[in-house]
Amino acid sequence: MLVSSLGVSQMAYVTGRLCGDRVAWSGGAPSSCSEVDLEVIEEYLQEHSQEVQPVHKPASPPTSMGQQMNIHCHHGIRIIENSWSGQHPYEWHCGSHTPNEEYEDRTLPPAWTSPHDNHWDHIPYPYKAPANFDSDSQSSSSQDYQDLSSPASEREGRRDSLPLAPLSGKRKERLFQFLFEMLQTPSMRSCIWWVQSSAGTFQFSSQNKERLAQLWGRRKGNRKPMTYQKMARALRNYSRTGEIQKVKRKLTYRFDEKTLRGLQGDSNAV
DNA sequence: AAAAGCGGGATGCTTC
DNA sequence: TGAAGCATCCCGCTTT
Repeated sequence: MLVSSLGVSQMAYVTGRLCGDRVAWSGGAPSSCSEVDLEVIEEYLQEHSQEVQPVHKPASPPTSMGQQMNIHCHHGIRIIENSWSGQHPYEWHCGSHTPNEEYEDRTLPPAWTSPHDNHWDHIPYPYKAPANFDSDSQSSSSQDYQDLSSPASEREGRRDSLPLAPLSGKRKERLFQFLFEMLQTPSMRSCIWWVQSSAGTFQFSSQNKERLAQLWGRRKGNRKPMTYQKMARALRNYSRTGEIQKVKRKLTYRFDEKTLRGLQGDSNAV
């Protein structure tokens, strides 16, 4: 599907335009920019589906994580190119004046390893988050679920074979990848946001979670509209594999350390 | 009591 | 063609 190959880049661009670059980034729980007009996004995607090409730059040698990050400015727009060698290379358009310092300070690449490269198995463990990563412990109760992870030993067998295994063909984008994208997309903070990014803990907006689910459904090219309920069920399936754990807090989940590491890309090890 | 959220079995789809 | 992995559907239970 072309739409899925377009990825979040254009969507982020559109949503950024829809919400304006003057979204109130107070740093607290996002509540503004709730008008993420899916119809407009879809229109945009359809209009550009024939012209937008992936930002893949095969000429550049891949990093050890199978990805490349190119950050440059274009007409005042900060563009972060994630030329992931997989099927979802994205171009990230952020406002030149990033309103939330989390996105400004963090060098976190909005990237994950290519499913075609079996690099996840080389990810060092345990994971230590970059020092500059945890900048948004907005919730005073974030400590409450600092240690809510299920025993790693229960998942170890599975973790050794994370689903981003080398594949010869194309592989569909997975839900946790999509969510990570959304978490890196400033304009989506009305739908989903980091509770404690260093711990990989994130939360859905009670009001806008359905919007996010709809986006996921469209991204997948579903005929039936996706709902949060269904999306949450898929999230719960991740608890079996350990990729995402449910946090004992409403609408809150947490990326497994290894999953988070893989999503971030091991910038330190490059 | 009602709505929202969660848990899990069953089933369908895609990929290998 | 079958197996495996993953997503989706659906229903009941729990929590707020």
